[in-house]
Amino acid sequence: MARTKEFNEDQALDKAIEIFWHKGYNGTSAQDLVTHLGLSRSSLYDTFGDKQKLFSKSLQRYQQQNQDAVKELLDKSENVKETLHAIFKQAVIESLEDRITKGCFMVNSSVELAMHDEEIAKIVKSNSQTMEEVFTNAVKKGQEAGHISKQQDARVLARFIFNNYSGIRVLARTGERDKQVYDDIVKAVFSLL
Amino acid sequence: MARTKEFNEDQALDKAIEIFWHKGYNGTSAQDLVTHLGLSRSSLYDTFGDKQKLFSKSLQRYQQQNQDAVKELLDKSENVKETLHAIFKQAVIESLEDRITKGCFMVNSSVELAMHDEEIAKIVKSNSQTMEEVFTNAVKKGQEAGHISKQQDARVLARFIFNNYSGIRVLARTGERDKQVYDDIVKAVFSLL
DNA sequence: CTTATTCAGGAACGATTGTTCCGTTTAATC
DNA sequence: GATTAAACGGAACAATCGTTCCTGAATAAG
Repeated sequence: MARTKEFNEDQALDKAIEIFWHKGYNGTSAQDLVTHLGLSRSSLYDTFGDKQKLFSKSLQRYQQQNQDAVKELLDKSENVKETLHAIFKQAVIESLEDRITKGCFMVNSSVELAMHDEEIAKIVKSNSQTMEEVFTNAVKKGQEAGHISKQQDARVLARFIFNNYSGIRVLARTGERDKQVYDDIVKAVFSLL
Repeated sequence: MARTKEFNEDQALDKAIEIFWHKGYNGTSAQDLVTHLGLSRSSLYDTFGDKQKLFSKSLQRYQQQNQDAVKELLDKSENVKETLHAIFKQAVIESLEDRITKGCFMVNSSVELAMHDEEIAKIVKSNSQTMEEVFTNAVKKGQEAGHISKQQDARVLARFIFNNYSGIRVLARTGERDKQVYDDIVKAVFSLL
């Protein structure tokens, strides 16, 4: 039999997420990956194929991690509006804490690659659709519980929420460090719910 | 005396905007620029310095063009809310018409470069600040005229509007072609004004 | 111990990157 | 017509790109 793998594939993927998230696809070189993942060139290519496949796997892993977290929070929640508010507050905190202002890996990848890479486009689209469903169900739940206004259709509000979430992540990527700017946006968004 | 320039520098810049907008900074090669601008390598470098300077100039030109257009529309407007609505509708139309889904050059550049290039970061920041002022003044005007709700502070609404504008441009970049998605967002946004 | 497989390290690949430089042509001024 | 400067095409640059391949060491199971 053969020698066992010395590195954990998922841990390596997490490190790939970090650097792709920070530098983008085109901005990350093969050398960057070797250095940051701590594997040799050969192991890297043997394990993940090529750069594009590694990127794709990284983005998919990121998507799943995030979706699972948000979905679980909203499923468990007894007051969806408060939970959504908490999710936004968390995004704001991350945007301000993050010294290297990474924004959102999914948003960054959409902007950089979605129109040039079909596989990435698929991931992005699947993410949007799933998030829209998650938010729509959450809003419905909140409306039935009387926590969220019924003046707007649940799907309308879900798309609206998702749009502002994207916007905030772009804002973070621009390096905005004034908490008041984020707070104002969140305030306006939740005044509608 | 010397030979006169055979190409128009601003026209060349407009073509540079096109290709940088479409492919991004890292995605655009020197050869792409030569081919698309129609100048020789030497003329290109003699005129614009290097790739980074050309990009910077392109982005600044784009910024000025857009800001001037929006500012003029809002300054002339007698019903700011309607004008803002028209601006959003236009963004939606462009997002759907645009077969190569370019999104917004400023948003794209923010996400790709703002954190890695100080000069681009400056341009992005200046754009955000100017747009915030333009929108704030517009909202104030609308509030005084009774067209826009006074329930929220003008600056809060301005930041909110700008955030949704960014979000929509990201959505366009992801290739979303369902008009209803855009319309829902716009509907929600303007129900707050 | 042998065998099989995976690791690391690094040399090397061709292709492409951004950039520079040279020689020639073109045209506007004197 | 001589001079001057700009634009041109294209060769050439070193550097870096993503990727492949080879070697040798490491470690598991038979």
